[in-house]
Amino acid sequence: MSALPVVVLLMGPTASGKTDLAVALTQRLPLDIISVDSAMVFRTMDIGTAKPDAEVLAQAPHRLIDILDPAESYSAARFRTDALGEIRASHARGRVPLLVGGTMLYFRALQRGLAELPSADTATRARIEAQAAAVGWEAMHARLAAVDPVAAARIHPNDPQRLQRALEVYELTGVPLSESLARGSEPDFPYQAVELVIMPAAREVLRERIARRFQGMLRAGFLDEVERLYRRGDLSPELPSIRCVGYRQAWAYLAGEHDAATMVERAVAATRQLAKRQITWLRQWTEAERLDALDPYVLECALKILARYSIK
RNA sequence: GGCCAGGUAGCUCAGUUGGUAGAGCAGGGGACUGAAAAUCCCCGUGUCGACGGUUCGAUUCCGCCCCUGGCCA
Repeated sequence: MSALPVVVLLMGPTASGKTDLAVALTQRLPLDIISVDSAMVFRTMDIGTAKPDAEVLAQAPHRLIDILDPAESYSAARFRTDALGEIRASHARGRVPLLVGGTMLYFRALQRGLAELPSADTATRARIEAQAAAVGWEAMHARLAAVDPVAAARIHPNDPQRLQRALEVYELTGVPLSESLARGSEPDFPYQAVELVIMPAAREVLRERIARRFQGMLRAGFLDEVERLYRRGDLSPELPSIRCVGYRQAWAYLAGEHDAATMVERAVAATRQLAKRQITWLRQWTEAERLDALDPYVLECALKILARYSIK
């Protein structure tokens, strides 16, 4: 076994029971929970992101939740920096970091590193946006093809988000995005990762859980939570926070775009689709230990696995 | 009971002047490097309500029946 310090990665689609398992594990072992979740980073977005409640958090503190106002945006790069900091801090306390979440890009960025690229630049993005509004994304794709044919070949003309990013990187650095990516990244992940994936064996079970959980969120006051955001006046549906599953649909409902039944239907469908994408990502972690969310002995299974890495 | 409008993909519907049909949504698969709970790509056979009739051929025309709305009794 390697001499590198251990970190535990607990991954799974939404509504798979990650948080419950993580909290249970912290009660048995000296683990520090570090959230890997692009939605839980937002303050005041508690119910819809399925954040653990105050009592649970008091018992099992989560790092990297409630670190941003919903008007701000986060990024995979910032997550990586933040997470590495938290991992170091945890080890310094003589404990073991337990990274839990469903944002698979963050897990990958953490483990494999990111290329050296400029961070998002509001002014540049606005300029590209304006150009696209004038000439269309098809034409923007052609422009990218002229300066970065490799990236253009990989990015579909209908994918404005990636087109914008590729154009932004070129504008900011004068170097094609594809070139910077090809240069690779310094992984800089000097840890031994114990990878765990938890989800129900049957997709149908996950679907039921998702529907039931959304009903529970509504009962817990989810709409009031969104209405508070809606009434702030400084937020909009273009923000990463308001684009989160559930929030986006509730926002449209509050704006009078559709009725409550439609909102529920769309929110639940969007959550299912999120789960599907997460599951697609998860198939990449071929070495991970798979845990069945429905197994009454999941906790014991997880403990047994962790014991192998002498976490105790 | 009468009249009218419908019964087509899991859902909402389009369509075929007769040659067995296609969109959106849902669903499935995939991509993914500073927005990622985001942004995209690919995937459409279903007794065209049932039964008869006309026809070389009916989901399409005709008849009858069943079901669902609406109106009138």
